Amino acid sequence: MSFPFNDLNEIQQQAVKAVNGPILILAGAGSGKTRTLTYRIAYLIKEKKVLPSQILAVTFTNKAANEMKSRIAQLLNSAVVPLWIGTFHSVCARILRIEAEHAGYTRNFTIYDVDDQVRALKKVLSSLGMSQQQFPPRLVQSRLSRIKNQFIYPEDLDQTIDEAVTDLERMMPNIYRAYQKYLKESNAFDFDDLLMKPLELFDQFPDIKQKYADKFKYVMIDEYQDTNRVQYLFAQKITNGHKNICVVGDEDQSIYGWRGADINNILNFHKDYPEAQTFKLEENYRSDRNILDAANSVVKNNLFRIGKNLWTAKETGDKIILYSAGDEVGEAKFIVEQIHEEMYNKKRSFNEMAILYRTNAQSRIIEDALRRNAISYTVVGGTKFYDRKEIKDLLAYLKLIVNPADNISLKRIINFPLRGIGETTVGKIEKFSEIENITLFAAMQRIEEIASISPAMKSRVVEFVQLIQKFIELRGELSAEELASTLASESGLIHHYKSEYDHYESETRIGNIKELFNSIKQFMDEHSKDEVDANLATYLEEVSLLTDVDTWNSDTNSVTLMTLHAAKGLEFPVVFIAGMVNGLIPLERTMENVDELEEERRLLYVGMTRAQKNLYLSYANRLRRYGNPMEVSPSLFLREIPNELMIYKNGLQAAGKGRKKRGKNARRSAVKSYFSSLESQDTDDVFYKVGQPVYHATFGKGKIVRLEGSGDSMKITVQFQENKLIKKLVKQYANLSALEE
DNA sequence: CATCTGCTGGTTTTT
DNA sequence: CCAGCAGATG
Repeated sequence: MSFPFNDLNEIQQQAVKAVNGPILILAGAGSGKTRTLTYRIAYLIKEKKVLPSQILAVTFTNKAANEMKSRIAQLLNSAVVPLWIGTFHSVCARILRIEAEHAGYTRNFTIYDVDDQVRALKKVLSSLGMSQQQFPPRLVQSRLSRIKNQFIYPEDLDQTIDEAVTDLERMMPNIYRAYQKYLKESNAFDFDDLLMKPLELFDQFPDIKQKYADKFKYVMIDEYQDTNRVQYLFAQKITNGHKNICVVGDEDQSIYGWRGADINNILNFHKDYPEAQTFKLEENYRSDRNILDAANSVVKNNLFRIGKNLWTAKETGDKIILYSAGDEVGEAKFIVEQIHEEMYNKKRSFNEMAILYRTNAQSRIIEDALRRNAISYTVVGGTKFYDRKEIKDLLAYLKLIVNPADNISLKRIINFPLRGIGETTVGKIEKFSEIENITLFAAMQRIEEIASISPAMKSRVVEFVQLIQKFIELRGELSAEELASTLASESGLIHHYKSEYDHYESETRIGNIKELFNSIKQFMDEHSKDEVDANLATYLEEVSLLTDVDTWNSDTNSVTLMTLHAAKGLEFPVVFIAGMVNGLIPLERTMENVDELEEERRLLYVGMTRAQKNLYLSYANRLRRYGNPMEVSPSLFLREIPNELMIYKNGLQAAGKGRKKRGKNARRSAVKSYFSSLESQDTDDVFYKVGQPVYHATFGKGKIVRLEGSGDSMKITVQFQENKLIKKLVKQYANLSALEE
């Protein structure tokens, strides 16, 4: 069978066939980028006879990796294709499992999540004698994470101390150093270490770098617009010999700037590789034309972009529906009604619909409405299965058994279920461990040497140590699943959840624990046949690195609820975007900073382009925040969508009590045209649209090219005709009037 | 050492 | 509005 080039369009084929040298694939939303990447890998193996083991493919989620992997296997007609494919984090973790010793770790290392990181920082801050009021651990964590994502070492930070403005900045190098030391003592890496340590090893041991550079002859990176500095450097170093680096991305979909992603990585690809070939995938196969046009007209307001011409051969399709509700309950009601409509009139099933929002907190009111109307739904993100307390408890036991140096996990379970070993005792043991320079667990093994602890207490500690030791030994004898289930009973966890809760709750919690046994078994079965070691350590690693979407099953017949961020890479026939107000989309604090505002705009663009056939945008004029109601105005991005692509529906009258106070005013705005009702304050804001011709007394005729902010302080950038002047004006003083086109 | 209560303050987005 | 936490009491 020859290679199925017919599945690809002309440019996709070119991109697949261009195998050597640096390649940049600029792929608009829905342009078949995953397909291109998949075929490219299959092509390399099948036609170019590249060994799968010489290929590295980096995706944004594990789900994408798995899908791609099975698709490749299908194309190649083979059961297992041993290429390295996964997220940056999982690929790096895999390298670290192999190279751990060089970094002074063992291969049983634990991966610390944010929660663990914060616990570790609390410990570190208190050892340094720093108060948590002055240095909030959460804040320190996020600062530190940002620093590490930029591949900055404590030593680099030392040089910035002279210019340090805040106490935190001044203390950061010390905190950073002490934190890394603590992690190393715990034989643990945090998320950021996973990316940073391999690079550190590459720099420190050139032959390690060479080993991987030689191994991976072809490297492909998806969602390149969302790579941060460390990931960028990783890709560089590993390909700098052959330069067979193929990156795929879309600057308009860069939405992770806040966690250190640098859009310049993709914007400057040609500076890094002047010889790079570029392929632009501009045909969208996903959305009807109205939706695509609307999304395009939003994102084109961004100044910092390469720019492209995304088009579709699809039909015009339905118009976008924009709905204005009195409050969030009204907005949720509208969504429910439309879901019914889609169901009964268009015969759509629940899993063809998704509700997207900016913040996780928004899901609650929508969930309530769905539940009341017996619409089954799945929330992606929020409280994840692996975040449940009972699961985290059991996982902590398992982590400790795999890695007895794991101080954070040990502290989590040392007194849970309660065994009378309180904070004071733990403090004493911790002290001893610091003096002796050993791990907490090792200190507990030498409990007899600690004079200040009573004999009764010592025996409790000994009992706990024996329990853990027993399971460390059992590891060789029992299967991982058996080990977990025996441990759950013997640690007292099962008994605790049976006796401490009412019947219903204990059923669910124990059910969850059993589900965990199941997931362990499943992991072992799945990986017994491939090249990844199936053991408890790799299982725990996988669990730590799961993303929200990874655990989401798109086949279940339920409506999907998730954040705009989580929706990246997905598509649905019907998409709702809720909360289209200033303060949420864009988020309040982003309104002052152009870069951040543009990222919000891209986020909306990502959301809109998820829709294939129908797109609903909705907002409430009044939100509840911290329990108090507050008036909000419609998102400034709504102004950027041409009116002829939308149908405006107003639900103010239906919203009921809340609006009555405004009486006449509310009723009046309810019948107003779409234009004026966009403004809650009854101003003439609506005429301020990009592209709108205007007249100014001094400068004459011009066109609006850009809008920032809202209300009277809105900044309006106008390009004037006469002298080509571009002026930024503040609305309240600008005194502009509208002209006909 | 365990548990209860009253207070504060926090909302992005995630590997 | 509520979760998480410090501080008092059993």
